[in-house]
Amino acid sequence: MHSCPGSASKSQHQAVRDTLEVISGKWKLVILALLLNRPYRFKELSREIGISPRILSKELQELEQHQLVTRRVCETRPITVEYASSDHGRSLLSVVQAMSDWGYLHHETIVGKKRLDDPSAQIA
Amino acid sequence: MHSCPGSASKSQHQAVRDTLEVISGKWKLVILALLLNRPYRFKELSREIGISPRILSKELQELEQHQLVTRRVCETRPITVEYASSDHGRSLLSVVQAMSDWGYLHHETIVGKKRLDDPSAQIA
DNA sequence: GTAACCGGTATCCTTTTGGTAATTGATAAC
DNA sequence: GTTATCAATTACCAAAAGGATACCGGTTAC
Repeated sequence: MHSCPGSASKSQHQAVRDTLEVISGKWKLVILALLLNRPYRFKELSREIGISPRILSKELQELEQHQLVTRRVCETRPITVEYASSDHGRSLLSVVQAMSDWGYLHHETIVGKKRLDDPSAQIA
Repeated sequence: MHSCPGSASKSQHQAVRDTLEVISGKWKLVILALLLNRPYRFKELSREIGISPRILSKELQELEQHQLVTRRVCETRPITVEYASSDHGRSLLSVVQAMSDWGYLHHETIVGKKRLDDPSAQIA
């Protein structure tokens, strides 16, 4: 099931590392998950996921450098900028899908644990 | 294809965030990718992926807290400790699989870009 | 003029992450 | 006694990641 336990998967963990290098961090996959549905404008993204403009700008630049998203300036009033997933970005769909599926299934578990660990959790 | 563009996926990106909260960082998925094949001992993991004992210990503890891996002390001489994926950990197989598949496919692209960005790359 | 919207930067700061090296305690080999 | 292995842990430190806030230049509405 899990590919191969020996030689053919020369180093599966290396492949995972390679992928992580591109989508590392707290935001890239979250942004991509949105852009896989439809294009978003800068402020729209910022509001939707609650990320500061500085970070968002940086993340989008990195996604652009890796050719995962495209940036298009729209000559509207006022000017808006539209970000969209590229074909290359869409090739990450299975990763995003797998992660959101898992997140849905284990939401309770994760949130539950968060509460247990959370020092701000009150024992009324 | 990508679930749903409107209401039913209340917030796919939230699910992605939930998942990221558990498997974030440079190492957790790499470790898990190995443990999905077979159990590993501490030093074995350390050597295989080239990670310092301090970090490895911390990562394994976090994975254990999230019930993704199990820890078993073996009464050998000297004592060894065996880490293995739990059932819950195996539920991340599709995520690991998706990421390693993507990594394989785009290895050249990633490594290529790394070289371009790398300041230590010499222009002889 | 003033205010608001847009995309984005600049500045400052805190937190997290990751790494090295040394050490510990138990056990065994020499 | 010395050295080695194993599984960590500790102390220290550097770098990266992330966040808050203010600000900029351009445009439109009032």
